[in-house]
Amino acid sequence: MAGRSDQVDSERGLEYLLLEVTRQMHDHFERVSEQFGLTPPQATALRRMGCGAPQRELAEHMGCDASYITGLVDALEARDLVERQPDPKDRRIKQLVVTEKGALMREQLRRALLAESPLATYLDQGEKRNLAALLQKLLAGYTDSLSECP
Amino acid sequence: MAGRSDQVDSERGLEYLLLEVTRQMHDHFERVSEQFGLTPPQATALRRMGCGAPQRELAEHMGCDASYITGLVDALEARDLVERQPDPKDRRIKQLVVTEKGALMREQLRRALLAESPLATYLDQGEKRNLAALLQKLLAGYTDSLSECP
DNA sequence: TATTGTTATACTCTATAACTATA
DNA sequence: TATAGTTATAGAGTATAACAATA
Repeated sequence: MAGRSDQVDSERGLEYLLLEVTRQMHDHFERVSEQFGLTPPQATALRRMGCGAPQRELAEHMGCDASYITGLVDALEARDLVERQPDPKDRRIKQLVVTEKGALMREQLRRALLAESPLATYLDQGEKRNLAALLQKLLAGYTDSLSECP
Repeated sequence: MAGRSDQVDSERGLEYLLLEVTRQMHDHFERVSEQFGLTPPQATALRRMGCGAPQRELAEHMGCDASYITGLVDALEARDLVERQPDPKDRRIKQLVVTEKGALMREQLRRALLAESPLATYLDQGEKRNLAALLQKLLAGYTDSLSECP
């Protein structure tokens, strides 16, 4: 391993740290998803699914192609976590609705992600608040919301 | 998703923010890698390559299987960015050495990652220092360095 | 016998293009 | 004609297992 790594580390700095945290969070997310029998994109879809949003909207929200959503929703639907419902106004559209079972799993998933996160282990409350504020700034223009439930 | 989204968002909090930053950084890394004609794992490998580390060590460092390294190094070697050199002490081992061309690209890559990062755009110096300190704590036990150059 | 690297193979994630039903 | 969703297909990322050479 090492050899004058302090010098190298300080050069790499923040961008390097963020990349590493990125990897660690990705692995964390993968592990937890797996505990629920979900692939990471399936878990992401479940987490982002609203009540009655068209698939198209989920695709935009997840930043992927609409064709990919088809398979994702197929898998979620096969496990009764999500349903496709017709839109009465436009018969091309299929509205995505989380089932009761899906909503339950989503909540358990949320808790597991929180509880087992490296965050919980290594930072105290004040530090977490600081970090949250900085990340929020970083994400500036990002818009979160999918169609929300009534 | 759950109506009354201010409540939901604040519950999601930090874990959610980190996941989003994770995605954004991942996209950023992908874009920049592409500018250099590298796939993200190729870029990661180049960034993590030292002077004379066995492939096995890179595999551990990248958290992937050794068999995957073969193809990665093939691609990098085909572009004269990296060389496989025999280890005089153990003829099973191939030492990975970054070429001059590879070192140059790695430095340019580093600069591009820094310059075009969302970090540069949205945070000032003090905020970056804060963020770095928090992330460092988060990464606690993580060990960074591969064999460094002499 | 254990270890380094390679090959063959397969699975997941994802996009592009062509298609259908509807608007 | 344009849009929502589907299907077929292909490519990138990655692991597992079997293997060769060396230790």
